[in-house]
Amino acid sequence: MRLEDVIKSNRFSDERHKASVNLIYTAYWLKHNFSSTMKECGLTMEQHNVLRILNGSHPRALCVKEIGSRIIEKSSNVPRIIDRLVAKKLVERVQSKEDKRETLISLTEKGIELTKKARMLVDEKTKGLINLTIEESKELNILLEKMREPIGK
Amino acid sequence: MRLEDVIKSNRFSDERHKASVNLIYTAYWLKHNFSSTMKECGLTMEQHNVLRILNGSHPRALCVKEIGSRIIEKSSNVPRIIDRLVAKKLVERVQSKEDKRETLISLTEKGIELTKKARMLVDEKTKGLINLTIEESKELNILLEKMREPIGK
DNA sequence: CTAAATTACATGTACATACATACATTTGCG
DNA sequence: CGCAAATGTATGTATGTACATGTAATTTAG
Repeated sequence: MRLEDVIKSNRFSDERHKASVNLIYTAYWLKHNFSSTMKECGLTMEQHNVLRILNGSHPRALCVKEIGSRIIEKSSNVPRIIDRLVAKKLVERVQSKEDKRETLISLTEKGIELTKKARMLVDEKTKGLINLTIEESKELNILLEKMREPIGK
Repeated sequence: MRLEDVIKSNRFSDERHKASVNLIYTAYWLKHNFSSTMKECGLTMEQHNVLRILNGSHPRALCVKEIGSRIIEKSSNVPRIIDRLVAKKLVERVQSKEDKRETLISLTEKGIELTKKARMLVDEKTKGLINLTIEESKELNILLEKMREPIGK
């Protein structure tokens, strides 16, 4: 669906303005698609993100701060996402002995299994969803990185 | 900030995968920047979106469904965003006479003034934020539109 | 070594999304 | 016409974001 059809307007100040709206919409579209895939596992995107991060460091447990620092959309409320994963028995929480302020989080067996399943579903979905060649993806990555560079650097 | 530094990982399956993560992060970055600008007006992004849409059709009032259909991130809960705008006396709600199921929403004087102010702030912000030339923005728009096209069309 | 500052985490509130459901009004079909 | 289906809106619940605050443990400064 073209952007103009989505928001029923084509009054953009310029291509730069259109690009930012287009970008926000495309991210929404991506997240929407992956969210529904995640639901097959009973997970939200954010819960899956935390599981994915824990899986990456498995079997080493991570403290809440470390998990937060690896999350894409920062400043989210990691303790409460963990609450929900604990409730589902997908992760375990123990107080660190070295630093009693920290809580160490690690995957349970159940968590490891579910993460595997989710990973497979995400990989399948990605293939069928994103209509870009590798070359185009590279171009996109370059443009996105440049876009975020401070102006007048 | 490079993507790898943001999420402290560079384990992507391929450029396509990296592009989707990069895209979600860039949209987050954009929204984060514009949210803080909006806060100077005491508005959230979503409240501003609704005001902007109403402003576009002013002085014609719009029903809730029409507003919802023009919002970028669909299926959001328009009635409750309107609740907050009504509470701030930025918009008015009246039941439609033609179809009593509809409620017609229109800007108040206060709403019109605030929308003008917000518009100015957003335009300023856009200039200082997005480090792309018009030509690059065009390329980006083309890639984003292609990305969302159904595969095997 | 102790007091103050910092850190890590948890929690509270306002606002938003996603989804299901409820309710009144309108429409369409027999 | 009369009633079932569709429509437009509102509301409830679970989850998430943003931000402020609270609390305990640790680090640092004097």
